[in-house]
Amino acid sequence: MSAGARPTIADVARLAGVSIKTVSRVANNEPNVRDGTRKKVLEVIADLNYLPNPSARSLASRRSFLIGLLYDNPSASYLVNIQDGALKTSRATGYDLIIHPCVYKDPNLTTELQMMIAQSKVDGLVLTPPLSDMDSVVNLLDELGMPFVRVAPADRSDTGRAIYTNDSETCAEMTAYLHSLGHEDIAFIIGHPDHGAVAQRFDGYQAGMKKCGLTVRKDFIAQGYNSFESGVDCAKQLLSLKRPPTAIFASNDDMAAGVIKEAHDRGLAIPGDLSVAGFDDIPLASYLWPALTTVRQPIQQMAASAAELLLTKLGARDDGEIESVVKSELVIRESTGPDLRVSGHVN
Amino acid sequence: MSAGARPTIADVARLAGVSIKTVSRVANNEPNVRDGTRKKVLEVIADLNYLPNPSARSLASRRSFLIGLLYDNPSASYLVNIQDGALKTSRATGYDLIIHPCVYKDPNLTTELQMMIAQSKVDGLVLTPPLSDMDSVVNLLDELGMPFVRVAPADRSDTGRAIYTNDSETCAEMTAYLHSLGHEDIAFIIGHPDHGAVAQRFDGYQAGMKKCGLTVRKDFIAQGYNSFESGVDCAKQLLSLKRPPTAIFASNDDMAAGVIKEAHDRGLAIPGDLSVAGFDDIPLASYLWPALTTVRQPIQQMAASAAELLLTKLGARDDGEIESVVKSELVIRESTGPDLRVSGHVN
DNA sequence: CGACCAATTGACAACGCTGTCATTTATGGC
DNA sequence: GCCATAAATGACAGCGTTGTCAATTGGTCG
Repeated sequence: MSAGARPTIADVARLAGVSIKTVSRVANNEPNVRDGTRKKVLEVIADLNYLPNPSARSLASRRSFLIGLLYDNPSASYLVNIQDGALKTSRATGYDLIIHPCVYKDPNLTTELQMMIAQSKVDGLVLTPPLSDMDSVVNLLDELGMPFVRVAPADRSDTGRAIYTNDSETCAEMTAYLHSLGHEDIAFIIGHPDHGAVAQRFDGYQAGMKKCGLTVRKDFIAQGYNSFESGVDCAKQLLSLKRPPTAIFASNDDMAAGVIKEAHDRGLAIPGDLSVAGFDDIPLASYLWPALTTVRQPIQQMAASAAELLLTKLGARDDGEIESVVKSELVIRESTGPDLRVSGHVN
Repeated sequence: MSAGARPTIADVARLAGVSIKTVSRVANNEPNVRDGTRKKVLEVIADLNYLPNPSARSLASRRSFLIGLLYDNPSASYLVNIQDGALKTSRATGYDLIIHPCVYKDPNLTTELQMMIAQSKVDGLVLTPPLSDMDSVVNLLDELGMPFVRVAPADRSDTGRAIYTNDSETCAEMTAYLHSLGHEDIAFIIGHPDHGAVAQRFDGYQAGMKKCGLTVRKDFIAQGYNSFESGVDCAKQLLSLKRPPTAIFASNDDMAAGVIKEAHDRGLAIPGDLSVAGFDDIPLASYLWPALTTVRQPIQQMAASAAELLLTKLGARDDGEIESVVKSELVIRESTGPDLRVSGHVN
């Protein structure tokens, strides 16, 4: 079955009775080929099962048909969704994806990136948080003239080069939802300050509190770092207050999981004694007991859109109209319930 | 800073006063270059910051310096560990990694793989479960003459082309550990039958039971499918027995998480009323309440070894001696404890 | 010192494609 | 039917490496 050497463009040209260049045009879907000719060539291509040699293509055209995905060790499910989304569109467009983990705090990051870019010769890059928030990276890429798209940057002014979700609005919604359950003492756990988008969720919380006519108490705000452990720490801090909150809204699910763990350890019933909400809707959210109320972030779609946008920039896709904002939505599960401490509010 | 066009091998040759071919030899670390010459060339290379053009290299040498990672939507953390491991060694050897999700049940899988191989021209492949267990895939690759390495295949006879862990032994250990806590009614949840290695954990359980002098009761064996939901289902089945088990050992953590969830819903205390153990040590395991006793599988290292093995086959690495078995180990956390129902056994 | 052999080096032709530009073939207007 | 113009096609020179093989160099031995 392994039919000897694979056919080259010359084979196709010979059999189709046209020049190599014409086959090239057909293979690249270029204009200025008569329909009849195109059809004949396509037939031979299908017949021979011809696929252009990517190395030769790259060498001649100075494009690698590779796009790179830069990330710094995010949560596993976040990463996988990002990858799936990016892969979906890139594959569909004939591009392959090179994944490249980095350490955003590495002082040599830019040097390392420059090396990586020179070595694998990607045609463009997709940046994910926290790299999408780093000026040093953005500037480097601009200097190098390397096309890129940012996923969920905090800075929303870089229009046309970024895809984000409505973090802030959804956090306001979640806050309002907690209030609608009767909660007034709603604490918030801020995310990692280097992760712009996550950190910004705090704004949504504040806006939500304001809209509900609640005041943001300073002691109800804890600074987390996106990790489960930091969630535990923040929960310890918040639940040790002489008047602890009746609801805790964490900027991400991992921290919310930490809160749940700490609450269990203290013998608090959820949501009886404490309501907990998170953000992201990672798989873990539904595995927790009780299942976590959270916000579903369309990560995969963000990545897909980011890749689309990038490929459009690279001229690999025709159309325009890529929505730069994809919407998140509340997912109500079991970890939130009425505030039983405030008598008046309950049914 | 973006110093114009990047230098080519010809530039290096000119400046070093040698032929292009000699530079090529130095760049590829080939023998038969006088030390003095080599040194001079290396200097110029460092000076110019020369990096060979991968496309040209690939075209001329018929190697892509790319290896592919094939997987079918495993758990996120499994995948991420696999990727990290594979990336670590491949990058270090100058290879890039192309990730390729597949659907192992897809009837067109082999065709699709063949396309993918032809398109991206990878030099070799790393297969992860359940693809590492599929004869159709293995045969296809053999026919195509495509080098590959299998991660954790059930079949251990394919020596030199596979990396695995001691699943079975560790499962026997875990079973013995549960017995040492006083448990005799130890149930087991079998993993997905298509995932060879996971399914084989059952053997370890059986061996462990035998070694402890316990008989395997048929009604204590449930068939799961690796998912959280199937864990819930199996737990329902096992806990509804008129004489339910005092410990449940699930073939993976996701299913164990399902068991914990169901136990909570039934008001069972863990580990007071029921001990639960899993396998994999995914991050979730420590986030659960109570934290899950499980088996830590060195996934990352398996992938790293697999990549090493593959790269050795490709002639990209010199050394030999890659351990084909990497060891798993028990991680005792809070979800397992003494069997309180059997009076005699407890302190 | 000269022959002889191995180690070192280089010339040159691929590798399979795309870009450029010249050439050929249709199309339209009168 | 003829010319001007546009569309379609092809010839050919790279793209930046590596493989092959011939040429050169250095070293050894008698």
